[in-house]
Amino acid sequence: MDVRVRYAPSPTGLQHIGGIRTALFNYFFARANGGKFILRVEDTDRERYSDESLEDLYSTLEWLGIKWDEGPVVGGPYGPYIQSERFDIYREYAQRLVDEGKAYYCFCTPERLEELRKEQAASKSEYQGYDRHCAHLSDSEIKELLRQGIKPVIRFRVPTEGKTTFHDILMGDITRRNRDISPDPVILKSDGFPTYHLANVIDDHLMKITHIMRAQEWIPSGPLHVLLYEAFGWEVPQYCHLPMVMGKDGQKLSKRHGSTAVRDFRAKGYLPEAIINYVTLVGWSLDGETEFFSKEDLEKCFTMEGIHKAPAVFDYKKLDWFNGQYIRQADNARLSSLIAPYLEEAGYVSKPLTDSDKALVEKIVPPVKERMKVLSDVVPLTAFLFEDNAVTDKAIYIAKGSDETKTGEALRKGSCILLSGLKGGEKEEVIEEKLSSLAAELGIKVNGVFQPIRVAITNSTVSLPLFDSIRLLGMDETEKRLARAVKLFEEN
RNA sequence: GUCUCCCUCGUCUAGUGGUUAGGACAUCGGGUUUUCAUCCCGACAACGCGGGUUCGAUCCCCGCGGGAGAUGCCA
Repeated sequence: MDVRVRYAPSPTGLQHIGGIRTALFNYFFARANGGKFILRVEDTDRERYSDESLEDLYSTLEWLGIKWDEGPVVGGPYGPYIQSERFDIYREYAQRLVDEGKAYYCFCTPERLEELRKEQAASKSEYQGYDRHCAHLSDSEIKELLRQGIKPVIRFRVPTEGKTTFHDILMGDITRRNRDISPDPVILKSDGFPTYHLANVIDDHLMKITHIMRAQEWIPSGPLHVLLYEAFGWEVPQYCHLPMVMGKDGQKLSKRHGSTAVRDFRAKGYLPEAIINYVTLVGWSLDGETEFFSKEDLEKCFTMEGIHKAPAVFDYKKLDWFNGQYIRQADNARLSSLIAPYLEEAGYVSKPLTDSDKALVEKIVPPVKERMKVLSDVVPLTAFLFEDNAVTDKAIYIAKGSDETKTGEALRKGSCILLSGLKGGEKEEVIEEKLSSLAAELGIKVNGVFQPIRVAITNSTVSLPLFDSIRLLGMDETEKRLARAVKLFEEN
């Protein structure tokens, strides 16, 4: 049997880490088993639906490089793959259950249901859920209510006796007494759209899905879905419920933990390979040792056996580490083009890069590469090139173990050594050597000379390496800034 | 309230009826370095608790505790 799996998001929000992890697991499982990966859009909630979400779904998957074999845009033999376009299918199947007495019309108002829920919650009653008020309406009663123009929902009749079991590849058998299953859930809403339970079961069957990999939050609905499959007389697919992704506090990962939308990570300058690598490792491992995986690796070695059962906390710091690793591995040409937008946005370079901007960006890459955790770090790292906020506090120039006089001296003499050396085409090591000698001469540590020079040139104690900074700044500007610092120490 | 699931360092995890319980991130310390970063080395740090079963349990069983999820005309 060929493996067919699907990712079936609801376009009611931006694609987030948890969702994308589910997509990745499904995608990798399909690839590793020579199966098909299907994308299905579950847009049955028209209240929360948004076009933006749908666009975000496509653009996020594209950015990550996840291609679906069947689904929207690309089509496939079991389409359409957008549930709102399958409207009639669900109505038909729901009606079939009604005709067979396995489901029934319900005319209860949302208000009544709300009231019911409130009462049950207040009384801490053991029984929670719908009271099956409309379960036994007669044909004439139904006719009358329909005549009054009340739009009914269709509810699925859940048995009150017995129990239902489904098998989960990770968890084993999971059994619920039928009386504990949500009593007679709505399967078709009054607007004619199906709820998740109905649409999901019908589509998974019609699309011949073999393995359902979805988040563990669906475990409690498992038995209900089995009951639905049985009501239709369909074979139940294999289940594999994925551990949830949590925030630092152990709650389901959400916005209050930080960014969760993949789009936000992309905007901050995370690389798709870092996201893929790290996110896949949340709740899955190959051997506990290997930690670098390319998408291509995972397409080969992903296994269900490696999926963990317990929920996992999403560690932003570890993602940062992975991202830094991938930035360092990336080739410079690629980094140039990745970095450019951040510099453009900061107003540091012109929007369509001029030739000289381009050359500058290329020169920026090597020194900055070792220092970025995210691509947007390039802005603060190179700000000194584009904004000149001179440091006027002398204390900042003075290194540990030095003093004002010696620092002034280091600046004055150091500038000369540096400038004449550079102009004379001396090697950096030679100039470095001379500056070190100067430090010895002044009786201070090497940094006593380098720090003030660096502060003068980069306007910061924390900066790119001195010679890199000069190369990027240019001789004229370097000379100007050095002179200004020398002057600062000559005052008083 | 009820139901279901889960439980190895702070975090992600490996692992076995007998191991110095392994790796990674984070943290701390050290080295390289003109600062920062990178890189390298090292340290800290875990089997939730209580009963069994067993010569021996982190591992098997039971209970407890803790955590999470579900309980919608949301998915």
